[in-house]
Amino acid sequence: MSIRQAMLAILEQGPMYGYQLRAEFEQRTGETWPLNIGQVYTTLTRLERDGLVEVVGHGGADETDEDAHQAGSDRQHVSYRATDAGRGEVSEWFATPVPRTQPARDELAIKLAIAVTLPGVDVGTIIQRQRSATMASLQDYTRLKRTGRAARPAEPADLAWSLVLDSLVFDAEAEVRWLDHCEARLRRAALEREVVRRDAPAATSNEGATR
Amino acid sequence: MSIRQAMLAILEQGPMYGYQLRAEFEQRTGETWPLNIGQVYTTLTRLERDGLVEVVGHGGADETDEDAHQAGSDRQHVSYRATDAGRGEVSEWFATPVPRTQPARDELAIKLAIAVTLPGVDVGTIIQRQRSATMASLQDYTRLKRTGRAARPAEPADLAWSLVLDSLVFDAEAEVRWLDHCEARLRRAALEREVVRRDAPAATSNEGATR
DNA sequence: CGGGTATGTATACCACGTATGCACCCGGCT
DNA sequence: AGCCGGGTGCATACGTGGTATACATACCCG
Repeated sequence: MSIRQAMLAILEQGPMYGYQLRAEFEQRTGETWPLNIGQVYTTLTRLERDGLVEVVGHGGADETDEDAHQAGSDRQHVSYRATDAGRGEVSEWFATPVPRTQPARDELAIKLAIAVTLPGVDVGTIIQRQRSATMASLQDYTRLKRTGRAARPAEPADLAWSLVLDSLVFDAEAEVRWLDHCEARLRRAALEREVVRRDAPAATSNEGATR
Repeated sequence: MSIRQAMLAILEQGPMYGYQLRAEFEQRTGETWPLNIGQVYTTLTRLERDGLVEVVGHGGADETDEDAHQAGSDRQHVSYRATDAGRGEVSEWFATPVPRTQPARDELAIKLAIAVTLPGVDVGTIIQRQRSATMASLQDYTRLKRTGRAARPAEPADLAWSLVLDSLVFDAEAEVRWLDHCEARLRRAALEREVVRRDAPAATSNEGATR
């Protein structure tokens, strides 16, 4: 849902056609979230359907010749422009924070949540492998921060990409912290199970029999 | 993509029908990611199409529940069971870490990245509003941790939901940290622009004219 | 007994995301 | 010159995620 808003917001800068729009987006987010060109066009048509953008004309240079130039001998760039309603949407998007009431599905959290409830799954190994992978990504990010064009941001787009990169770092760090936290809690839970089993051997039924 | 895997993994516990599957999923993730029942059935038919699950029969009920209503001989519950291929998929899912090479789109990061490149957008206010909203969510999470059934996890599903809750907390904390970080960087960038403007007033062109 | 609620299945519909094909332009190569 | 590869630009098909809705039965309760 954010691609739609982002494209609309970028259109505030002025009329653009599809390819241009993608380039502007990717310039701000680096290679983090490559935008498929197909989605750009489908999103543009949906935005047009909803009255948030309108076609400004073909041949994005200066003159709009309305009569049918023949058989594509002409440049056929379809440029779009934000309407008033579109600009309203953008300002509202910026005004309201992104809601955490229904957070995006976190595949890792789902995976671990399922894993700890299934018998015969080695959760410790899953956590360790994930931790290694995430640490590797962290290294990639810090290398990018040193060497990429975000290292010394010269123009706003570089600053934007640099902030996105920081976001990835913060997120990965939080993931590592959470993984360690899970490991500790699982170890503690195993210990408590052990104590319970020793104290009241007949009452334990935590293996199998999920209900 | 993770719902499909999660449902398949839950089916490792034994044959289930759609409604049951959703209940099992939501028991592990609390009210975090409510699973629409429609998606359960479409996903099940896709899994069947791909040979990962198979229909085990109608009115199955092989599990002898204590509270079983005995009348259901001709009940039309369509139960599904994981095939060997399905079990292979699950073990592979658990064996490979979730990739960070193409991280999930972060609406907040996209939003800020666009905002800092547009003229006339008050990024400071956006950051402050978002920070307040995220802090409020954090309070909700900690209250849930104290009062909900995840407070003292008795069975594996409670532990899972508790871990998911922790994941939300860690993620929100990282978001707050990143927001503060962004604020600091933007303030610093503004200061540097100020210095540049004072030193070489003619050379500044950071307002407008994005290209 | 009649309606409200919970359980349970199924389908339509739209948005997101990716792959692929088509058309045009330009510039190098032989 | 002709050809060909690559870059640019547009469009469509297809699979998946996600939601709403229709439909049916069981149970409860006044």
